[in-house]
Amino acid sequence: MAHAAAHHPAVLHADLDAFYASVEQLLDPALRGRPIAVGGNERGGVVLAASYEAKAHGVHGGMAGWRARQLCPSITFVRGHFGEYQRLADAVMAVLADITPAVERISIDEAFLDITGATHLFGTPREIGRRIRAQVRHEVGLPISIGGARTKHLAKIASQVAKPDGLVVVEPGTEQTFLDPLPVGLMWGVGPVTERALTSEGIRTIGDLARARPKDVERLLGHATGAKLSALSHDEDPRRVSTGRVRSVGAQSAMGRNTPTSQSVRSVLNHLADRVAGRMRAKHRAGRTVTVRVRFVPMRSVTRSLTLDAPIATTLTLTEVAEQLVWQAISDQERPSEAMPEISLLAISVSNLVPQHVIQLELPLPPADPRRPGSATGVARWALDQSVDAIRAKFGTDVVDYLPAALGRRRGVPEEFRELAEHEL
DNA sequence: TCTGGGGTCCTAGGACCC
DNA sequence: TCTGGGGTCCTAGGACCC
Repeated sequence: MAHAAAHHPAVLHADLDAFYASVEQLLDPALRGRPIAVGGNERGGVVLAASYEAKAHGVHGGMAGWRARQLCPSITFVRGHFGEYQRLADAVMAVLADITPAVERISIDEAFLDITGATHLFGTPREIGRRIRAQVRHEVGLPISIGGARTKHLAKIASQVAKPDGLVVVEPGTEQTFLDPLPVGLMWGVGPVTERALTSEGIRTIGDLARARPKDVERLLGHATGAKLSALSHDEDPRRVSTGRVRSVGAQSAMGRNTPTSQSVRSVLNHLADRVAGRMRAKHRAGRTVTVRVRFVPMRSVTRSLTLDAPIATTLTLTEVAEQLVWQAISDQERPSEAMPEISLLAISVSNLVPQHVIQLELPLPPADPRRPGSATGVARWALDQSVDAIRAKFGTDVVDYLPAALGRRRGVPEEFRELAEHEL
């Protein structure tokens, strides 16, 4: 009785158009139809998002503000309304959840839906796509593009082709015809480096890639990337819509240029460790591998990592491990004179995460660490973090702050943006 | 003129185990 | 007489994505 077509796997990819910029134009009608940039300004800073009117001039996210002004003199820079972004994106996700519970949110403004089962209730993928777009437009007021296909990869490409404010469904049986003429750069996993490598071999379209021998592609790009892209070019995508688990938690802080001192390194790491460990505790996770990144002037990054015997989730222990690793990275640097190398960024990330729903005693410190007098035990550290977490839950994040006053001002990015980025998980 | 912040996955060599 | 073979984990670096 069921149609054969109903048994095709069906995936939608829903992607809000120029999300931050569209929200600003929704909130302030005077901005509609005009080139705007969220974040940055004519003197510098980074553009977080550009409206389509600005994109038409070549402006895009990640671009320096001065460059955006150069390309588009009439551009308007606006400050972000980060709370609104979260609220409106959540409202859109609620529309998606009305269609199916099988929603995989991959960033604040983007999600996959497995609608294989929902077609019985709501009709064909095209009909479901139309329904979602209309509902998001009417209930939230934002433009959204949707791609539909049998696989995630193709659904995502279809939504990119649909932009702005469109719907493209790739009907079963037409996949290769759809893919072949498209540029390889549209494929998931092809960035500037891979695209250059492919172009150097005369491979410009997905069809070119599909016709190339997988062996040759693997030799060009490496085993995993080559095999993956060859398969994707033939519309072979094994990925299922699912809610993936978080594998690492991290935070970073850019610092202009800075000659590191024990105090400055310690206070920045304490701040970062507090963010990371606090989020881990909120998710009931602890982790065994601590990785730090140090970016030297000019723009050369190194990482150092250490895997502990037992997982940790306390701010102080994480700070101490990170501190060791950072000084290790700095002292590894070759330098012509006695001078301390300048650094421009510090980052901490914790991986090898495990669930941690009960109190676990942390092994204090790696043997190499010189224990300071008065250093708290694992239990005391855990208790300290618990009380800080509780106070913050009651009175807000700013009440207890590890951030030294010197770093409190002139931060590169609004604090709200950091919190938003955390929520993109 | 001056480059944000949060993630995932892959590679390659070495250590270590059976 | 001379050098197994597979698997896993760790570390450092890099490409890529939003």
